[in-house]
Amino acid sequence: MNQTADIPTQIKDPNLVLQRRRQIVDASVKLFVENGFHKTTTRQIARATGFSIGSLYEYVASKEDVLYLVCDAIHAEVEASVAKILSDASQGREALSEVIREYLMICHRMSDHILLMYQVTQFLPPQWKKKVLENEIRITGIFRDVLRHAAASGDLPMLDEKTAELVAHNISVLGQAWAFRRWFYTRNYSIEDYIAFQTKTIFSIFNGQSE
Amino acid sequence: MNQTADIPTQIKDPNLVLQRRRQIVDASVKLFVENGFHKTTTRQIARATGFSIGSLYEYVASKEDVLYLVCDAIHAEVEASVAKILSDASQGREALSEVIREYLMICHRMSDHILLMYQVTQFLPPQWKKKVLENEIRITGIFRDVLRHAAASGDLPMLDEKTAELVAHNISVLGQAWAFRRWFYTRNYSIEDYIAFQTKTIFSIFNGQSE
DNA sequence: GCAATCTGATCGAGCGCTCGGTCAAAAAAG
DNA sequence: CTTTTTTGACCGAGCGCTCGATCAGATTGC
Repeated sequence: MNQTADIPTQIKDPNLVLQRRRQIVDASVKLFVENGFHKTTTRQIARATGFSIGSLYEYVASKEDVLYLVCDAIHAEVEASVAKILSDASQGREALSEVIREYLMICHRMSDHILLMYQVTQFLPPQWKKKVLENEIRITGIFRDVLRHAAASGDLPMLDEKTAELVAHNISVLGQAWAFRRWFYTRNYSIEDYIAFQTKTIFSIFNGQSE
Repeated sequence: MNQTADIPTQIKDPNLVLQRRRQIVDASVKLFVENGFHKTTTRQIARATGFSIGSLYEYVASKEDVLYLVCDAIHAEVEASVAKILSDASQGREALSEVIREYLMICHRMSDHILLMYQVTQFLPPQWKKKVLENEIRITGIFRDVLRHAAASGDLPMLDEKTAELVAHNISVLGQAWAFRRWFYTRNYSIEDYIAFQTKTIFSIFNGQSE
């Protein structure tokens, strides 16, 4: 699950690696959100983390490694949050609206991070970029599964596979849109307004479905 | 309208400036789309444009200037396309579905450019960044107006202002999503599939409205 | 012949990353 | 228990290089 293991290190003690990398990620997220990836220097990262440039490179082989650690951590947090919803969720219609609500709340809470992810994915080496995109698909897949289950339990009309997948993507995208367009939305709407509207929009897809 | 005038140059002949900058933009768009803004060097830009690094800096004071010229050009193209739709469009329901279709086709045709704009806005100096965001709002405003007109002509249920604006944003966002998630969508869907689905989604919002 | 335009060698700040070295603490030896 | 040796986390000056930007001189066109 956690990709951290893929990144080589000079340090022998695995627990220390985990702890230090957590420090690195915490410091870097903050710096990247504030100044962007390119304007952040490795020295800044080291300083903010609380050790020297040399030590930084004991735990990481390149600046891109840091970027990947950051992306991985953000995804892990989003996914953990979404997974938590699922374990608590009810069945059928209820489950869907709860998942939508909680997902949009996550996007609200983590809008800085979501924005960062989008700005930054392009700078990852190809194989890691691929993993980030796979994470994206996996989260969308969760929504698709909720739709499937609700349909299977007869609580919502069955959508064909392809349509269900598009609905799932719409949920993902409209959550991220709250982060992208925060500068506009927050002038006119609360997150509750937004949740109410998008929930209604998603459910209205089902209304015309049985015709 | 065209912001080109804002950017200082050493060259006396304004027509030459226009022509050369067009060359610069054409070459740069290609390079930026392929390699991104940061990985593209000023030397590459000069070479691709067909003159020396020195000459480039006769027409432009910085690399950021090039970026702004590029954004401005893309912006102009999108705007021209959207404006063209409006002049051709019918009334009421028809107008809405036509506008959705054409807008999504623009997003399809210009997906590289839309992706580029999003990746690159963050590197613009604040006042130019602001202009890009204003443009974003203006395009969304066009959709809102189409919704208003359709409602006024009685062909669609009236939405309150705030809801109409959210619907308009959804159209904008879902168009851009086709560009962002092209890597996934194109594996499973044609742009026609996508248009059909999103059109249905938007219209279904109106179905539950009169209740 | 003089402006206007173009050229490309040259500059130098800034950055990612390296590598020889230090030192505290653990392990081994006596 | 004391001394010696080994270990490995931590350090930071500095290397190598990139790349945006400059400018003095060459070329062109009127």
